[in-house]
Amino acid sequence: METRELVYFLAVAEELHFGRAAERLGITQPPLSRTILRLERRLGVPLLERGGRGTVLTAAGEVLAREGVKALASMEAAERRARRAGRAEPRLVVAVKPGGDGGLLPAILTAYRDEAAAIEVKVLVCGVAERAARLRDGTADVTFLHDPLEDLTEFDSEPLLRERGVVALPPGHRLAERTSVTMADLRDEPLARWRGLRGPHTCGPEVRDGAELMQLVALGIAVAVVPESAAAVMRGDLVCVPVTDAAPTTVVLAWPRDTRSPALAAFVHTATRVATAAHRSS
Amino acid sequence: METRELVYFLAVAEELHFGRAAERLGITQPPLSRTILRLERRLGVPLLERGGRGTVLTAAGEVLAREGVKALASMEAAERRARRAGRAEPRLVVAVKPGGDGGLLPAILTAYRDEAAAIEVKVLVCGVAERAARLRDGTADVTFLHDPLEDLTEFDSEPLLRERGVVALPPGHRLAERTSVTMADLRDEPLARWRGLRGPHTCGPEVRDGAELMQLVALGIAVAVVPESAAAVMRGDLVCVPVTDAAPTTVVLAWPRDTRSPALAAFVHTATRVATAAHRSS
DNA sequence: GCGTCTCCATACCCGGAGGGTATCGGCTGT
DNA sequence: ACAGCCGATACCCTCCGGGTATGGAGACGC
Repeated sequence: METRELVYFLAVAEELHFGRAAERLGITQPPLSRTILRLERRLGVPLLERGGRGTVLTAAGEVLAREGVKALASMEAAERRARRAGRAEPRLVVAVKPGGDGGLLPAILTAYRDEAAAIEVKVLVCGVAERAARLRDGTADVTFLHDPLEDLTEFDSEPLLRERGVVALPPGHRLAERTSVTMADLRDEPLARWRGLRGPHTCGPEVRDGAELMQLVALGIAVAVVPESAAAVMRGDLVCVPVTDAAPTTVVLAWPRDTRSPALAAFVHTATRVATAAHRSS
Repeated sequence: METRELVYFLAVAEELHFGRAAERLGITQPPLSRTILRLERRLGVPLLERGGRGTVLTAAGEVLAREGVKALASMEAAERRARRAGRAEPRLVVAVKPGGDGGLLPAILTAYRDEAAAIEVKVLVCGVAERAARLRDGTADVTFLHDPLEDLTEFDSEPLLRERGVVALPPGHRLAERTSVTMADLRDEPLARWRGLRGPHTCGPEVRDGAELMQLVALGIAVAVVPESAAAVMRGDLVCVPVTDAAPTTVVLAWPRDTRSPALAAFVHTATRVATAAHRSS
């Protein structure tokens, strides 16, 4: 199966309409029809049920649509990584969510840049779900993830920092003056959930980023349990109170499986060294 | 990047010789050269250093060779899965190593076939390393793996059966009459290792399959610690003795991540039910 | 140091695949 | 029954993939 055939099929599978798919692909409808027909002949299975009103996917079509996007992403990642590896000056791209580094990144960067084998490091600030996507597509080499909240199974990873939870509250909140709270105290509170992260809470609004979360907390619409390091980047008009029995999270460094890059290995090594040093001194 | 371009590049990357690569691909050398040159132009990076005597990969070439095989496998798996999904009668392919099912497969098959939603099940008997490969390439839907010994991270899995270890010994062995042994008793024995499996032991010969292992044990060249269920399929001329402190292994059912197949889900469900029932009755 | 050999690139030709326009055929909804 | 929409087919043209013949550069031998 050629890449182009797969791209064409995925366009049709999404649009369920040859005309619109062709338009999106920048070609006309007949060559698209022909390509899909030949693909079906070569696979030996029909992928689409053509009806008078649009088309629907067959079982085989469903499978190819699902597996095909993965395969295509893999092809594009291979291409992107090769391109990056060939660029004149190699550099390491670290994807990080604002406040998602457990406060370690400045110290890690400082320590890493002192290493003999260090190469240029670029920090790519991006959203919650975007970090994993950037690792997958080869745009970034390494990122910080939070252990029980995010899926680590598709990456290699190294734990850096174990953190307890704190709850972010608006200033006048009934719990804002407490020195610590428990999850039971928060049972009736609208606990915010992060979009794209798994969390135990299902009540409360869903947020996309830290700014939205802080805005909702400031307005009294939500409260949020966050790792203690996130308290440092919290807006000054919010209050953070330790939650004694919140499930602890671990900040981990994650990178694509089977990466063989001396620069990345050195970065990971430095990061764990910095993290354990920071842990002991605290 | 087109699939064909990648296939061509991978051939050159393996052979490090355009002529031989072309021969392997069933084409002549000039079109291959042209295709690789165009690929390099499009990627914007050189992939090969041409010298008077063969060629070597550049850094970018190394990366593309490594990532490319994964991408190509992904493409081929997508194609194969789509093909299988479209076949008239859907069936479930279970890859199993002889003796690798913990003795559960017959009961699982019987129970599954009684289910209303059951489809035809084909059992594909194959080698140790082959099982994971068949899952990856879409030839099989599900297999049995052994938990600490094999890498489960690339699959979804469900534990079925926790097993203690037994050691397989030749009849006249000094430990053959014992009712149980410890790992300390085996310290000086040539413990066989499975090729492709991670195990704690590094001494002793490496075996590819159970027949080879049993042959070596029968000859007194090796002894082997195996899960207790494997004792049932052991040659009659060998002796199995429980090892009280061998690391227990867990037989797990494994299948490709993110599979959405009702038939597979039913099979997994049945298998866990059968396994827990078998466990309780024993 | 020169010839020779090896190996990849280039030149050129041919057939077929990919893309375009025009049009047909079938299902649908009114 | 008819109009309209949508995918398939027919036909043409261009360009790409593959072939043969040959050039050119580095490596090895004498």
